[in-house]
Amino acid sequence: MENSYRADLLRGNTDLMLLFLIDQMKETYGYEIIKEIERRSKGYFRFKEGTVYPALHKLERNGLLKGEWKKRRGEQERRYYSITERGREVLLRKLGMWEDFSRAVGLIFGNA
Amino acid sequence: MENSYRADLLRGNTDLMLLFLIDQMKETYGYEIIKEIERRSKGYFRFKEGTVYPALHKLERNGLLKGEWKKRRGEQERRYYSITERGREVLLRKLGMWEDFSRAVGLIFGNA
DNA sequence: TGTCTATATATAGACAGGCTATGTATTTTG
DNA sequence: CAAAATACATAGCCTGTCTATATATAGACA
Repeated sequence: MENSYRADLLRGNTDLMLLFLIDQMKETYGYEIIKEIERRSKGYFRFKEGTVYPALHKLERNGLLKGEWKKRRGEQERRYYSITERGREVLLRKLGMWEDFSRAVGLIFGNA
Repeated sequence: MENSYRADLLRGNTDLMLLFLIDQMKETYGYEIIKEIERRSKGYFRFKEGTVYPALHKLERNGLLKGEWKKRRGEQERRYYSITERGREVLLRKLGMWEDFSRAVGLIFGNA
C-alpha cells in the first residue's frame, strides 16, 4: 500500500531531474548523476541503477540527450551525456508542468 | 514521451487526494469527488472514472475507507465513503511524504 | 420520438516507468 | 584477501492510470 509510494511519486520526475542536472552540469555521466542527486537532496533521493541507466538510454534514443563514451586509460570507461536542443525544450516544458502540478496539488490541500 | 506526463505525476497522489477530500468532507461519493477536485484545482485536475473508482475500491478493500450504498427513490444509488482511523493515519503519513518529496525536488532545482 | 448531456458507477485490458536482481569489470580500502 | 566503491547494463516484475465500454436514470432540445 505505501511501501513503494516514493517510487510512485518519482514517476515521470526522473526524466525531469536527469535533464535538469545534465543541462546544468553541461556534461556528466550516470553514476555521477546518482551521487549528485543524493548530495543535493541531502540523502532524500537514492536513485537505483535500474532506474537511471534505462532512463538515460531512453532519453538518448529519443534525441533529448547526446551520449559519448570516454575511455580512461586502464579504468572503466564512462558514458558522458549532454543535453540537446530538443532536450532543453522538453526540460523547460516539463519544469513548467511540474510547477503547475504541484501548485494544483496545493490548491486541493487549501494552501494559499 | 510527454503526452502522459500528467498521468505519471498523478501516480500515487490520487490516493492522497482522495483520502484528503473524504476526510475533509466527512462523507462523499466518487462522482462528487471528481467534480470537487476539478473545482478546487480550477480545472487542472480532471480525474477519469477509470482512475477514481478502482482507487476507491482499493482503499476500501484495504480498510482506509468505509463505503455504504445509499438508495435514492427512483434515482441511481450512490456509494458514500468516509475515512477510517487507519485511513487517517495513512493520510497523515502520505501528506508528510508528499511534502518531503516536493521539498527534495526543490533542492535539486536549487529553490531556496 | 429520438438524441444528447449530465449524473453515477463499474471493469477489462493496455501501457509504461521504477525496482529487484543479477551480471561484468576495475580500483581502493580495511 | 575480502569488501566496498566506482561504473555500466538489462530482463522481468509490479502496479497505478487510462481507454474503452457498459449499465441506468433524468432532463433538455428538436
